[in-house]
Amino acid sequence: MPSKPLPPITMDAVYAAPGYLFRRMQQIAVSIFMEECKAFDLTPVQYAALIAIHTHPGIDATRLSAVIAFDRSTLGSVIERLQVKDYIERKPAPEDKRIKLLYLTKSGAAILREIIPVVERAQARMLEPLKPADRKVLMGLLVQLVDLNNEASRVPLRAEDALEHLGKAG
Amino acid sequence: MPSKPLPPITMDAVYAAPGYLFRRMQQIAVSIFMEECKAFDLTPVQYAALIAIHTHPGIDATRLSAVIAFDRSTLGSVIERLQVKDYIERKPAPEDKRIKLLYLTKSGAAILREIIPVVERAQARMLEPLKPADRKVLMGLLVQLVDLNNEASRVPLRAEDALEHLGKAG
DNA sequence: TGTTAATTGACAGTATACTCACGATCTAGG
DNA sequence: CCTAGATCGTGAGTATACTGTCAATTAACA
Repeated sequence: MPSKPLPPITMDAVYAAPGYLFRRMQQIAVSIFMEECKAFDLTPVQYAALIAIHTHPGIDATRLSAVIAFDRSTLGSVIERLQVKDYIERKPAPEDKRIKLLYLTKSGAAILREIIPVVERAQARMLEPLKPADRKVLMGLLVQLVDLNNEASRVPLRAEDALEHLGKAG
Repeated sequence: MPSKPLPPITMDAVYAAPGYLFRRMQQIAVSIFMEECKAFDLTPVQYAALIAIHTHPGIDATRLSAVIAFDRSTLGSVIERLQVKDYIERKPAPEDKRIKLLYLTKSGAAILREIIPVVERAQARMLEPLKPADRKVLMGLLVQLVDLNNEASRVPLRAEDALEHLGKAG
């Protein structure tokens, strides 16, 4: 019989774990984003997708998923919701029948212009409780950590993929 | 007509945003957790719930949600899955017919004992790319930020709620 | 060229994570 | 005591976030 008792376990096994803190901070970040942007019917993911499509007009869904590091399957429904809201449109690619090219509509460009300053305020609010110097330190370390751990995620960021839809010579 | 063009927007509006980095880091953390723990059929959320139930035997679902800062509705299905796996059991509270008290089963205690060192390795892996000193700085700032932003989240952490199920005198 | 391999978007399935709402139950106030 | 309000678990509805798989299409290669 394994009668050896459990080692002393406290909630610190959860509260002090990096994974828990990242989850918690993500919850808080989404909450602040949604609160600031409640006048706009737009989620953080949808916002990132709009930015990426604006920055890379004519990108396809697979490359978009690489550029913002979202799962390809998830992105399908995100794109559909953005299309229903008339913020983006999908056009079939003439040279590849599998691909649908993504473009911002006028509505999409307009909402983006309006929401950007609001989002910036939300982003600032997330770090507001820290001293300005600490904010810089935290962001610096996070950028490093996310970059160095890029390959560890299921959907690594591939920012360079974004350029492939612009006539590739190679 | 609003013919004013969009201000210059680059992907840095996404990549450098705290919210995006938190989301990305959370994705990475879950990925590493699941990879390390693939021998155990347990998610990060289920793990945290098991720890909390072990630490607070006889807690009810609502208080559990406050202790680990998970949404009450979400927790319902988490609890059900843990029950199906026979890691926890629910007993009706004699003095309050609304409440169901949560307890670890022997299976639950066993899996917890086995998985804890594996989870610790996963947690270490998340920070591994950073220098040891930087890991401490990052965790310190994160703990601060999560704590100071606690009220900003939809489901604030209420660690003290955990004690209420132990005969309250007030 | 013709078969194989890879890619694209789509779908099903699972698991968080939140919203609002509902019935059952308990508690407080009059 | 008995009603008003709070609380408990639960369910529906939406949105990520991942796992697979699939058909259609394209690319690579023998």
